[in-house]
Amino acid sequence: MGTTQLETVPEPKYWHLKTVLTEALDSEFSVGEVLPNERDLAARFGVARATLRQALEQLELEGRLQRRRGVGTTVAPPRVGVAVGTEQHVWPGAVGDAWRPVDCAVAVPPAAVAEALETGPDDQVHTIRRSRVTHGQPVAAELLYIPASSVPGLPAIDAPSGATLARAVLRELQHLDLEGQDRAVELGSARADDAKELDRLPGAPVLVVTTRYVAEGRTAAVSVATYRADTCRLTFGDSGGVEIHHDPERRAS
Amino acid sequence: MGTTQLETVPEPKYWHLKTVLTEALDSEFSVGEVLPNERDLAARFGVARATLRQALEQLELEGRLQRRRGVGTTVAPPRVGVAVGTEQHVWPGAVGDAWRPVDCAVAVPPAAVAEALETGPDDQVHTIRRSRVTHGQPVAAELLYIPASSVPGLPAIDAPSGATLARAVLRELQHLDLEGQDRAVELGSARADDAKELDRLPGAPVLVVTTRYVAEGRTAAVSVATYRADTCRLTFGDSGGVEIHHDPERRAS
DNA sequence: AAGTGGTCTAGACCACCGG
DNA sequence: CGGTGGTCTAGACCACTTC
Repeated sequence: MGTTQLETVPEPKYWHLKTVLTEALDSEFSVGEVLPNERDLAARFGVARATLRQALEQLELEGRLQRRRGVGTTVAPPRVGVAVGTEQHVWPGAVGDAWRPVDCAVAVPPAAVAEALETGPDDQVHTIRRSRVTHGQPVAAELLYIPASSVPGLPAIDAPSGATLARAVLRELQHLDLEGQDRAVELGSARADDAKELDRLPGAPVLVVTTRYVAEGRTAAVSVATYRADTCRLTFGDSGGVEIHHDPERRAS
Repeated sequence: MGTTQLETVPEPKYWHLKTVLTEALDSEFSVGEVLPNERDLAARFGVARATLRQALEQLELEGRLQRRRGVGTTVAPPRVGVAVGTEQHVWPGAVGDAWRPVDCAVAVPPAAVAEALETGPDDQVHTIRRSRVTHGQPVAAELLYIPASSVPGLPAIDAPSGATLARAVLRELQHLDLEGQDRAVELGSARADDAKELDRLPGAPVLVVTTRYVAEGRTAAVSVATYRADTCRLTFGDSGGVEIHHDPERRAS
């Protein structure tokens, strides 16, 4: 007999819940609208709050919802496209890049970064913190690692304010000839400091973009940027962003 | 910047647990080794299983652990770098690309894809399913949408087997002049069919790579590829992958 | 059958935000 | 202050793999 095990798999409640909620979001809610609170929703669907939360978590992960402690759960706007790969071969800090220098310090980088930079495991490098804002919302936090050898012309330590120092280092970096760059994207969870900067809780899912800048045949700088995974769609490529995915009719707010 | 507001924030237990476990993984476990089961671990740390699981979930998200129902929790190998952006401007299905055609059908694409393809909301397009395997493990599942107008020379419906048909469509596609391509990366959760192909549970976190192929001034094809977020690091760029992140000393198995 | 992770419950308390 | 989401508990049962 054609034992196509069709209904052999009882769909988990939270999964079914997520489907129902997705459809409700598509048809009955507008962007920015606040949902009933979790206790009410759970009661309405006849499940425990934990189960309801499992569904909400997934929807937040997919960028459909936004939850804020003490406030409530709201319908999230479509993800913003954030250009990551358009500016082919440009140093960080060039003309009009999207980043704002926050701070600068001299510190020992993580082992993996040190390896890429070919510095000793205990060598210090310039460590610049930058932040990226789109539509008034912080979308990414970055740590830029620049060994002293990449900015030979930098005046000695008279250390102006952090951000000003950062700008000076970046300015100095432009003098090098950028030969190429590698990028990698992976999923991570926000460290405490990044989370704070991104206005999220620690552990929130982030897209980690690691960039290696190559000049004079070696790695001249390394950038580790963490983007909010819930609100961002990273765009690469020749022209503008792709407007795909996350289709359906959402009423404008 | 050392504004350490120290004891204002009681660290959540699962967060602290995650830290402890991370350190343990770095120093006391080798890749592939199986951890004690969740009930034992929870007891050992004096927390409820749900709390322990919250920590394990994060570690799995970060690619440090692999959990399989009925089997156990094992220490995951470092993420594999998967090249996504090296082959500049190449049609899918070209010479030696990493994908294996699985099936082909004619279907109405999702609304957002139809919009990009500039087909009507009810028009059917060739829909090719492909699968990508690295190191013997499935890492990605893809849906390729190709309107009939992009493969005018395709012989009429005599329909050989699915995979063979897929190859025929892809072969036909190569005749077009590829002018450019856009890519976007975002976080998603695996649909049931993708999850099955990726050997994961539905809802597992995935990196969704959407590619728009441009030829003759219009979108000739759209690809939506979902990569396992736990095991993959997507690499873009000129040369080989970046070997950064996820540093520390892991004993080889 | 035994042991694993996955789901679910019904509570409790806490941290945060707003009026 | 009241209401929200975030954390945590101690149990139960289920689905799956392995022997």
